[in-house]
Amino acid sequence: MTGRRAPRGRPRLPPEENATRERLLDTAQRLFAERGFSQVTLRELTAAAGTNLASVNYYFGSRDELLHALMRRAARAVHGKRTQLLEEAQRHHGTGKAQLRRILYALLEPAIVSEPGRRTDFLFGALLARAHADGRDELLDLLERQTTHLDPFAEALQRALPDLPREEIYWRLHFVLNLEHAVQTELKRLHYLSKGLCDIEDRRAIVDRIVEFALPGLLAPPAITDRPHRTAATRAS
Amino acid sequence: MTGRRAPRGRPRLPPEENATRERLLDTAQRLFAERGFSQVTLRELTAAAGTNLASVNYYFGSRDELLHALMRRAARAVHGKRTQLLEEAQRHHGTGKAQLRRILYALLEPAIVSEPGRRTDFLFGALLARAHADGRDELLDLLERQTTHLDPFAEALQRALPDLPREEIYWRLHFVLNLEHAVQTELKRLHYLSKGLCDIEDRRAIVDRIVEFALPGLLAPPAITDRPHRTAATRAS
DNA sequence: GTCTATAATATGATAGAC
DNA sequence: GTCTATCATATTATAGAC
Repeated sequence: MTGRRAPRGRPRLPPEENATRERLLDTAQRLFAERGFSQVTLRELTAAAGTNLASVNYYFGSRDELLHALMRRAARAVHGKRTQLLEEAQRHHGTGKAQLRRILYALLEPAIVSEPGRRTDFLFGALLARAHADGRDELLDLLERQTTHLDPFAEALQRALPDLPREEIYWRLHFVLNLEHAVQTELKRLHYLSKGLCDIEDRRAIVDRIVEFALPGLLAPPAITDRPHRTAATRAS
Repeated sequence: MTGRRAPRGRPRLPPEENATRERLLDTAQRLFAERGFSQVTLRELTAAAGTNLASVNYYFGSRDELLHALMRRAARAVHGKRTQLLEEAQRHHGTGKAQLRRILYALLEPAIVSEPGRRTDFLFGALLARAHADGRDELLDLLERQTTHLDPFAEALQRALPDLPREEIYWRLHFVLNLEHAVQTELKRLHYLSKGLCDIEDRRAIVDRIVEFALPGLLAPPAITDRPHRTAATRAS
């Protein structure tokens, strides 16, 4: 009838704004981000969402399809926010370090710090990390192909750093995006290592630190690439 | 009898050097790193190792204890190698950038690039990432408390960067350690983003790039920390 | 649309023969 | 020490009453 591949007896009425459906997505997003995909069963999830066990299958068809829907929704939100912040940054017509800093915040904040209202957005970074380590290769491949929203960032970086070869631009963009995980991962190790000296609770402050750490690496002149690898072995000999 | 908490009928004879036991560890390490803990069943694991289904329980007591033994072994190998490389670096009595570079390689290479012989070491970074996303919180807490091998690195960085407050040393060390994941994670995104321009296969070359990217951030003067957060919102207004 | 009961399946663990 | 057969359990998915 509908032309969809829905098995049978799937939701008939509203497009995306069903309360139960949204509640399932929100709850799943939080639980998956907190504990990993494999650790959350349908029973826990539906209990936490205040629905019944069958609701996930009713609305999404399967646990995996819920996961996919959730990641698509989260990715869309973060990508949209990044794009919007970059456009605002571009309007400054700034140059040099100040402009680079705006680009970095546009890139990093949306996946890390939540807006008032959209309280679950900032979990996207955590979700991505989960997807990686959970071995959801099909899902990851899907997500990692969605690079179009990053193209304007590469362009913006290239404009701010005209002397850098394009390849170098991409690598540095990759490193900056990876530093995003520094807000999610191994923070406890930092806590223990610094004997409590470092405050690991204030996410905004960590974003500030990441940006200041990354800036000099972005601004550095291109590295000489056509040299033999510097390995521990060769250096030690 | 033995005083161990082994349930009953556990291996009697050699301490750590049983061929089957080691084969199980090696195979599990590879499979877990490749696909995540939750994705590998005992049946797959024992089949790949060429043993029978009961062997994991015989040698380790449970699937989880195998995982713990494996992570302990991998952590010990990587931490030992790091310590050894740092000591070699210290013997140079070098200063400035060159010495910093040696410290960075000592930190990054052991978890990323395998030595001839010890072919599974380099998977430790991947294993750590899996542990994170798989929500093995007890295991992670165990691992993240093992920071003593990093103390000499903090000292070495402090000597090379005497003007940096201790807190800043720890944060930058944290960021460098996090960049390690840039060799494991989201490399395919970089591949798609750069339309194949970036070679994501050569791990040694990526370590070189990470080191050159991180160096300027390490060398930068301490950031002014007592300022209000620079958020996208405040900057846009 | 919601919910209960249950089917179908896969897993970790173990007993006991060899 | 190795292996097979099996248990107990937990999971996703679904049929069908309301």
